Amino acid sequence: MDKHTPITITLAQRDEAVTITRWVYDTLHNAVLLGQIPPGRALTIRELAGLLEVSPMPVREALRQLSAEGALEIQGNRRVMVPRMTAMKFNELVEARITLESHAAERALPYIDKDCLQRLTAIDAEIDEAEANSDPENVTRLNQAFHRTIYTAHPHQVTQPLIESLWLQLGPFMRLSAESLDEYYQIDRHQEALAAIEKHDPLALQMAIAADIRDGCAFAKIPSKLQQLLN
Amino acid sequence: MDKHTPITITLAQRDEAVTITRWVYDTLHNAVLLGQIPPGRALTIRELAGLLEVSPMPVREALRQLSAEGALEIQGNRRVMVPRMTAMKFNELVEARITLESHAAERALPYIDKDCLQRLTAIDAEIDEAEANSDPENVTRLNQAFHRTIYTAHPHQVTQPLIESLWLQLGPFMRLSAESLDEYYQIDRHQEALAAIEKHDPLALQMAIAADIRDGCAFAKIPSKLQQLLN
DNA sequence: GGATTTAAAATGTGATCACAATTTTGTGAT
DNA sequence: ATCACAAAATTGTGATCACATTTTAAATCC
Repeated sequence: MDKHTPITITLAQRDEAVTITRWVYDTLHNAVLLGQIPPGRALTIRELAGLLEVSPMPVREALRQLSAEGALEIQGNRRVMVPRMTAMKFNELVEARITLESHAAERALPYIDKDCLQRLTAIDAEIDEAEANSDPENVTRLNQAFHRTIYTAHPHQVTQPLIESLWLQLGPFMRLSAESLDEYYQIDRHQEALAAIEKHDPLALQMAIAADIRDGCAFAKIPSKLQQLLN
Repeated sequence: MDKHTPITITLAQRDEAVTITRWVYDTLHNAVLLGQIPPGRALTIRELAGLLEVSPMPVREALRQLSAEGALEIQGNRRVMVPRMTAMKFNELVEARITLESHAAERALPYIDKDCLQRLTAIDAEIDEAEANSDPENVTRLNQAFHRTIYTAHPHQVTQPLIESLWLQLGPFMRLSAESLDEYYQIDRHQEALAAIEKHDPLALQMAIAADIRDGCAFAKIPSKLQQLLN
């Protein structure tokens, strides 16, 4: 899988009045999150430039940014790829998510007002709809929006970029989660979170967030899924 | 302070067989960490290129990487600077450090062997020496090395890049800490940490790390220092 | 004098090019 | 077939250039 594996990337919407570099970044960011680029697959500047029909320069910049964010990895001698996963690393990423996101949720709780709560409820409804339609990509996207809305309620938030980095590192492997979610009864952790917010109960909110993250990554406990993770 | 404030950057050691981009990155990374670039000061590619006597290209790449790491901030319309600090943000950064580094320390503890412990003791001795010599820059550097040595003992570490990002964001303001450290009696938190490691006591280690971070940032509680922070 | 407009200088973005280092391919021997 | 090795193609790095946008300055007006 070092080369020649064809990759298909869904192009981000080309907003006018935005730099090409930014557009390339958004496109690749999404591709990584959706697992459209196989881990270990060598990425070259010129190949991506051709694929996206832009000059190599914006690709170069986007690749460096994504590498700094942990979405990509620069091999020993300047070759870039989506990092390969290991069982240990996956576990560490999940534990880091729980710690960091519990912290972010607790800090943000005092700032979640009625309006914010209403937006959260709306997102949760959309998630239910996407789940009913078996639309895993939107479930993932909306789930992230749910969490992001909570954390960024804090006006002096500093952990969101770190959390996004963890999401990026887990992203390529979460499609395995989406495939097996419905196979298991899942308690609605978002409802628990919303209830905790209404009661202004920091501990209950942390517990709900932690449980939600654990549920979302539970697929890694299934041997067959774990194997796919590492392939 | 938008422009024309002259800045002096100590150049990193120019290791042969390393890319220019990497050297520029190291140089600017250090400059930010040591507070050599005033927050809010506009940085231009060409100015830095002239200062470091390289072409604009490597500077461009380094700036983008540093921005992705939170060391620099890209203003509304493409102007880059060291982010300005606020009291609230400073507090959030410190709390994030405590949460994340406590977590990292606890995770790493089982992997800290005799050899690692010995290295930690050696670093601690160096810190005492640097403190005796009133060498704040080395105190800062060695203190980071102490923490990094603990966290990276874990072979599947994933939080170190996130921690480094927080260090970078606090870096420009830690010189204010170094100036006022000796004014207050300080309990040696590193000794507490070493003791906790020897006893394999996770909670005690977390407490020592948290206290160490708090002590190091306590200067922000002094009104006059806080004012300097925000200038 | 101080605010507003206008001209000049500087800047980021993106494209193209040269080159050394790396990777891949092609060739021949075992 | 498998491996070793040399030739060819590809790649990342870094430099330079053009241009639209922004910033800075000078000039004008109240």
